Amino acid sequence: MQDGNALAVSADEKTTASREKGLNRVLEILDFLHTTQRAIGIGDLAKGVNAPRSTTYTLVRSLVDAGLLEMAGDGNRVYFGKKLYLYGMDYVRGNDLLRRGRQEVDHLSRETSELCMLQSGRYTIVHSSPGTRPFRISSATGLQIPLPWTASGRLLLAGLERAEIEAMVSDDDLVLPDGRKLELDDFITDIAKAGVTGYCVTSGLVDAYTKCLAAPVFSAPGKVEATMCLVVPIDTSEERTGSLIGLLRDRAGRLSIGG
Amino acid sequence: MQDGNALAVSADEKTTASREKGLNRVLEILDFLHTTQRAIGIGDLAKGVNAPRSTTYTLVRSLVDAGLLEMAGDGNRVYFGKKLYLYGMDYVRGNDLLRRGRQEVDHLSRETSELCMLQSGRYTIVHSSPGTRPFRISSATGLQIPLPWTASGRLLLAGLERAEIEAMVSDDDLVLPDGRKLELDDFITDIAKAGVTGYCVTSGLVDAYTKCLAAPVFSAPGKVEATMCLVVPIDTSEERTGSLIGLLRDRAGRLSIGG
DNA sequence: AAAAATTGTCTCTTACAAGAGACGCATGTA
DNA sequence: TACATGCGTCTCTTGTAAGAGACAATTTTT
Repeated sequence: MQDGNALAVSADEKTTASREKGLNRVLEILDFLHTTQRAIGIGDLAKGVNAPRSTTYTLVRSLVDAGLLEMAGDGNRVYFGKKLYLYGMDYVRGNDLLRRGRQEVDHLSRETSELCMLQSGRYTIVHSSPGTRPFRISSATGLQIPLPWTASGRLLLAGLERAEIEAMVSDDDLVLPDGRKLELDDFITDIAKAGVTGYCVTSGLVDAYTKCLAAPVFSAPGKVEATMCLVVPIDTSEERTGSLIGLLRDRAGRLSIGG
Repeated sequence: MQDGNALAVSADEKTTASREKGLNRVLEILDFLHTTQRAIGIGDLAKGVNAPRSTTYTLVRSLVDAGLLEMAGDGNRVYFGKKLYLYGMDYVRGNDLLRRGRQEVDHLSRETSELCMLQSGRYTIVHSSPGTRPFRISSATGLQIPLPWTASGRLLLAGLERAEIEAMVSDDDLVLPDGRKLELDDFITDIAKAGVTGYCVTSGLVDAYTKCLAAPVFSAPGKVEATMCLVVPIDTSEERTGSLIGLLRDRAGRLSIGG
């Protein structure tokens, strides 16, 4: 339950004006569940995706019958179902990079490490390992973050045209969590630099006390398919940072194909 | 005007007769990809799910845009996409049983072990660990097998009414891989027995040289939510079998809630 | 106990998506 | 060269699914 009202309706809301295709509604439902990260009542779901109640009931029934969704334990709530898990595992199996990347990340170091990819224009943590420090800097799988906030973002966009980059980055994305505004030109300069050096380090972007180290994983020469990324305390020494970058580039390089 | 006679249309064919809902087509597409376990061309996909080509192109584009599917590396093939992986991970996260069950299974023993659940009326391996024997008996996640072929199947149906069981088990399901036919009554007797003893062992059902040991995981008193299962060589000694069953029941019991 | 809000189901209408099929462009093969 | 086969896009028609809304049955609030 979020606050009942006053949640500013994002101005440029693409008013789901008239009759909407069932499939699109379903896609919205899935995305909505992904953001809520919890089972939700069908009525609330209808509100959440701004769909008619009757339609939502029909669609949810189809999805539950198909196993993509499941009625959650207590009764009248729904959440993701086993079938989606199975499909997800199929994806992993079919995706050599992800399979091997998960292993690498799991064994990378005592720091929090992540495997990241582009997902519909956003930086997405597809796998993460919390590391073994006493105080972990954790991050959740599936989390999506604006590209300019991260070191990985700079690498993932390396090799793209300026126009493509502009299309992927909204103005909002350039505003950091603490309110600072990044200049698009600076960001593009960073991207170019990251592309050349083959790694990227950002300090204090997402928050004031962490530093991100990232190295690219290539699926073809010049094509950055994913990144491996370490999140470390911002006061990590130059020396250790350097050696971690070396480790990271080594591991990422081994994942690459024709990199 | 229609032709006035009875043009022989294969009447009871389960032909997706006329216009089919887009969502249903999508569900068929996903299932089809799950069975093929590989990227496939859109034309073939259309044939595979018996859908018009133009429709298939439209739907696939939607799904690719949404990230549920991805164009596979070489160019014009599609397979599951990252988004499904993320949803699948959400399912795991929301599903305490599966999360813990995976860990248990991974550390269970040197034998091939599996976590199994009912998925739309079929026995489904939701997670498996290949074990560490020199010659592994392996099985794939997501594989679906008729309930009567397995020890787990007997446990998963424990507590259901006879009518419910009959509804879930087709005649085909009662025919074992080697051609032998199980009697429904015998199967139901087995189920009752398994429900009482709290474990189940089957020998040489799926193939001639393996034995399945299974123990139930309860989500509520009397409700079997999943099973943990070991696949061992059929000549495994009585003694070792017994001790493995003990181990299995112990682990499964710890996963259970109010079991 | 009455009032208000929610849940799940059902009916009916019409806006629109599913589908047939043509088209141009690649391939492969006689 | 012609001929076939497959791919991706596009147009137009019509069968049908999305949606509005009424309903009874809860559940929650007053």
